[in-house]
Amino acid sequence: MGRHYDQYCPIAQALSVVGERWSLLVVRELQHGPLRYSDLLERIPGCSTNMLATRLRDLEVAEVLERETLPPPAPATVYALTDAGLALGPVLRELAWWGARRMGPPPPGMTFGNGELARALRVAVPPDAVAETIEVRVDDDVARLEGGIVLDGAAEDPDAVLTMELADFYRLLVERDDAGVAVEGDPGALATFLAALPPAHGRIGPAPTAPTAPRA
Amino acid sequence: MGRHYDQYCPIAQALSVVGERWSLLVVRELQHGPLRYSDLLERIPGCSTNMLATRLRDLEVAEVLERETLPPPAPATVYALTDAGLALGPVLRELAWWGARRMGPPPPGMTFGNGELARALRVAVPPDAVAETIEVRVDDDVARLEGGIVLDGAAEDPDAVLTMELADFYRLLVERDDAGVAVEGDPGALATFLAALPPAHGRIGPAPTAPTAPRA
DNA sequence: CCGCATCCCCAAAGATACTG
DNA sequence: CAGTATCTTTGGGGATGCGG
Repeated sequence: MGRHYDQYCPIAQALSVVGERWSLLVVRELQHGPLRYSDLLERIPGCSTNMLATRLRDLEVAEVLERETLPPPAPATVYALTDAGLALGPVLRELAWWGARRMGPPPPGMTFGNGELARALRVAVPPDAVAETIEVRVDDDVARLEGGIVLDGAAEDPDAVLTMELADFYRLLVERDDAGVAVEGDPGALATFLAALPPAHGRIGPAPTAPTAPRA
Repeated sequence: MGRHYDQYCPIAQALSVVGERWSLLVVRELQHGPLRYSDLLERIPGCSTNMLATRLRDLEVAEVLERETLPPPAPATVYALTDAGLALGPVLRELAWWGARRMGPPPPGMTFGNGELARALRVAVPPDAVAETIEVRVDDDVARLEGGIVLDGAAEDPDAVLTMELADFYRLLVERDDAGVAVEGDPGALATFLAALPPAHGRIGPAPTAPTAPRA
């Protein structure tokens, strides 16, 4: 199990469970659905096999996640979040928000693709914050807010479609600057989207040393 | 500086700054105002002197906090959060909330005192969530919500006074169970208070091994 | 005393190889 | 594929020292 802090404090309690290196990155990945061991390994670069195995065991004991063995046809074991693990969503959201405000804009060549947009949106906008159906397009990636949640892929009959490039996406989220965002359909959708985001915004901390881009 | 994760991800970015052991506990303590080195040491039990010095240096480089030297009369150096450090408030709030939902009720003998109630309320209820003036009394500790923020001590002319014991305080926050809470003044104040808390509640995770109580 | 710096030890982290 | 075993390296933790 994780290191303990000798304090009767909920923050110390939380950190003793998910405060160790790699733990929250594992939870981050599983936030979008169950994954296998090898999937996790390749989605968490720099994490060694024994570290992942250790963290998975600790998090399972803490009932943050659970192992599931898929039925006989393809007998694979996957890791899925429990209710306690899913409840870390708001923590990841605030942490991502704070980190994003310290990061500079994405490096010039970088683009979204392969569901990265959906994963980014899922940690950026809280569940049930947007009632309308809004399709978002960044580079070649498409996602949608529908029924209060974020889904990968295009919408059937969206109320609005927001189209932008990755750099515009960053400025929209961090700086609340909607220049560069093209809106089709309901003109109020952009305001609705912005209202769903946390109120605090703008850069904080030192000027970025290595520019990075929003993800997962 | 903190360990790095080789990822262009805001969560990884945040964790590389405040993800190491003790870091967030230092930020937690400074949330309530500047403190000296020795004050921090005694408020963070288990943290060794060199660890605290190292973390303070790292967090200063990261511009999460800054050293301030008080004027000549009493030339002491204190540590204060920067804007970036204060922006960690929501992170601490969600983390505390998640930890509190995993903790059992406070052990029988435990009581609040010496401003612990104010510190607990400050991380429990977001700023500007309550417009009224509500005085809260737990055991012998008194705090108040006034002008949207939490202050230590009794209120001048409160709209309502909520009185309870520590165990009731825990059940009110975590279980949303207002039994045991005495309300004087505006009867709607309790509902106002509850509405200011995050929506998610109820226990998560394994049954508590060592019961703990909310703090700071 | 306050605010660290230094030294040493050990437990975790990290890299790699290997196995059911 | 899903880990375990083994080895090396690094950082956390305790004790102590030392200047202001």
